[in-house]
Amino acid sequence: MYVCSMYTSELIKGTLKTIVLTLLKENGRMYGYEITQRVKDLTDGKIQITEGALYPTLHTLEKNGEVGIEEEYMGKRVRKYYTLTEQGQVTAREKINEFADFISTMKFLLDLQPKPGHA
Amino acid sequence: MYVCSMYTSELIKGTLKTIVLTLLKENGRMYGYEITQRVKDLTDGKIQITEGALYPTLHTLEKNGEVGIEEEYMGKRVRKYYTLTEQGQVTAREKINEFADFISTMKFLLDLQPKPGHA
DNA sequence: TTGCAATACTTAAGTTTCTTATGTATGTTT
DNA sequence: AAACATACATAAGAAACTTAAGTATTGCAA
Repeated sequence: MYVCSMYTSELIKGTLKTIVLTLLKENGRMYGYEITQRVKDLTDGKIQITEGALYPTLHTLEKNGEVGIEEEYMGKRVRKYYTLTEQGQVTAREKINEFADFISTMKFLLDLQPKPGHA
Repeated sequence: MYVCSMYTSELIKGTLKTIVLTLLKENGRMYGYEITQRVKDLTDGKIQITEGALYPTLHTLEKNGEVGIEEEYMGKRVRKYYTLTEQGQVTAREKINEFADFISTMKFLLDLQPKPGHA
């Protein structure tokens, strides 16, 4: 079994939006810092989303109408909670399906598994 | 079942070296154009490696000592056949294992599958 | 026989997406 | 009170790809 503390960053590229949209779909609403910690916990530290990558991505998702924001103050400190819009839910499904199909294709290509079905 | 003609390019980023090294591992030796066609055929056109991406990657792999070159002339037209060096074979194995581990982690994170084993 | 498509390689410019680094500010723990 | 964690923002740079243009040979069809 292959063991590593963290993936080369190349692999994670292109999956950030998919991860964020999926977590929001599963958890209803989350704030940015929470997302970084959740991903770190769920993956035993193998995937660590940096804030420099996450926050700009969240801003882009908002501009594109995929997520909405609610600000909440915990004492004096602001938290920005993000929730999927209807469009965001559609995009989340699409991204997840696309990724599932992609890894199926890659598994076949890398000879890790029989050819995926065409059904 | 999700159907698409081609993946958004983001997903493919970071997997190109893995694909190239794996194909060379499986096929012994290949030339650049052959790699692009093989990937297109094997994936029913879902993954199309552009020459602008492939050739620089091959040059980098050569600089890093992962692959060796043999030039052959088919008539007047040159073909550059690439083969894995010993180091390239090690890297190929590592890349494949890393990718397999990555998709296992991602499947869990995207709730597509139970948590991967730690064995 | 000419013109188009396929084969086969190269490389430069531009874009996207991430990393690295820095900045601001509050809350908690030792 | 120092250090660490929480919580956001953003700018500069790097990496990996796309797009595009170029060179040249070969094969096929009209």
